[in-house]
Amino acid sequence: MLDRVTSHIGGRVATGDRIGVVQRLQMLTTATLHFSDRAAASRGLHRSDLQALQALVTARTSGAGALTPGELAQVLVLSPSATTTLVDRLERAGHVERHHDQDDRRRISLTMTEHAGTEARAMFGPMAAAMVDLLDDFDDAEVATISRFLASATEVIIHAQPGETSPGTGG
Amino acid sequence: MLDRVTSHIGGRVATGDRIGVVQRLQMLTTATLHFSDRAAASRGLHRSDLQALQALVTARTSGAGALTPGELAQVLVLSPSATTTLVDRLERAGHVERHHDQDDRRRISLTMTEHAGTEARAMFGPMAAAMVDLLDDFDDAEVATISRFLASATEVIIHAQPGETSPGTGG
DNA sequence: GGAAGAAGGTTCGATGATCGAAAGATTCCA
DNA sequence: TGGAATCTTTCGATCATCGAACCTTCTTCC
Repeated sequence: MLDRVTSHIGGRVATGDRIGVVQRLQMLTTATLHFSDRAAASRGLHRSDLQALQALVTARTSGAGALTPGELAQVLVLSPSATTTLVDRLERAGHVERHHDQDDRRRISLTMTEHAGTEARAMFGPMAAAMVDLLDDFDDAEVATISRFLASATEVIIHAQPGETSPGTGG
Repeated sequence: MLDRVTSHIGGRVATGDRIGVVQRLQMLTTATLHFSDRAAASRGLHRSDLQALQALVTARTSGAGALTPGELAQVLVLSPSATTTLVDRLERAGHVERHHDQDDRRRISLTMTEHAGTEARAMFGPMAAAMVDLLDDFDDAEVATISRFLASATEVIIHAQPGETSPGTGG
């Protein structure tokens, strides 16, 4: 993308460096996508399976506790039926367990097994370690800058609406 | 140098901020993935279609010129047969054209249509603009830092091997 | 207390992206 | 010229995903 949009974006002039950042971001995303596929394939899983495990880990880490299939479907932007199939798969592989909620027996709470945790750590640990390692080349101020950028960029992407002409992009 | 001990990842010592960067990176990737899906869906395309168009644009921009189906398959990590189906789809949608290579008539060169370029710009332009916009909050030195980080991180992810247990990563 | 409605998950049939193997077409090398 | 190599496509099969209908459980209201 961004073939030659270089000059005017959003009515203001952007320097090449800033365009470069967007391109690098794109490359990073592509690389991450491929890494996920490799990681999943190395364990006989699918991309969605990995995303699901990630969502479960995130939910647990962030204190939200166990997810239900419905919540998982929302996070993954997946249909309820597809989510059932996915959970079946993960359960069969021993990564996840279904437990009936005691308060509301319609609900199912999904809990990760130890096995899944071990696998996840094996898959992503080395990469995370390498990532932390490379951050040694940056001082604290720089790390803070990077962190701030990543947070902002995530916000932008979450709220970005594809297909709409953005105000100021002026065609 | 490594006095700031906070937690261990893959047997390595890291400060909390650095762990946070890895997490933010993960969130960014997830957000980007969802954005891609939204963008694709808004145009009746699939994720792979979008990746393919992206690859074609990148190839053209980087001076590599037109790709062949085989090269595209390599970039997308897709089987040759799946790539044929994908190119069929894109051709049918008017995004891509097949041209026989004049030098080697076994080869097919894939060229994007004007239509595809317009669509791509409509899909990603606003997001790219917003991204450039947010970079206005960073001075040139900071942008350089971010750029350097993204480049390094991409390298790390490209070469990361999932599934290996880090054998005394201690280094 | 009982019935109607709402909410959460699962099952079923259909669609279609992807794969592996083999075939078709073209080029390179001896 | 003949055979191996390369590039792409076709064919049959697999499986993730979807939408709609269904079952169970909870909530509301009379």
